[in-house]
Amino acid sequence: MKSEVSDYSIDDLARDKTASWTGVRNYQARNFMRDDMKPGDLALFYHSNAEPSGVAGLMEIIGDAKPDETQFEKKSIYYDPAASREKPRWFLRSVRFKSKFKNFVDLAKLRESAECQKMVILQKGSRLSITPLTEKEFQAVVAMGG
DNA sequence: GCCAACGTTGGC
DNA sequence: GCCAACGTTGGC
Repeated sequence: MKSEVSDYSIDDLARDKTASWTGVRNYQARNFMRDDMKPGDLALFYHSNAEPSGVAGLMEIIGDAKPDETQFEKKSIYYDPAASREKPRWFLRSVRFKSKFKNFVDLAKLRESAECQKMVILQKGSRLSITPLTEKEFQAVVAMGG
């Protein structure tokens, strides 16, 4: 799960303990988050557009998918005039801070990892802010993170 | 700041 | 349904 550091970082999550993953406005990313996660799942917290970009830590998915309230808020940058409470278009998950990696796993390290060659996030043109990964890939990243 | 690789919008 | 124009993402 990606977030820009300037927007919300692993340190912010460590401070807040839990957070709502608002602002996902891409259907494919939404579907991954809404349909393919379950409470108790672990997720990698990825810092995008950062120096360097990479995986900063671990978090846990808590609770079911819920409508993202920011889609109804006119003043929000995430406001979607086409969404209604009767028919919400965008969903979110809540997450709980798990750990901050001892060793930040930057993009270069990810690309070097034999186990991670097929990771969705590393594929050319891959831009989704929420992407799945395999158990093997997950374990490899966790190992690199220490 | 550049730009490849998308995704979305809207006229037709 | 097609597709040009436009907007966004995110590595570099």
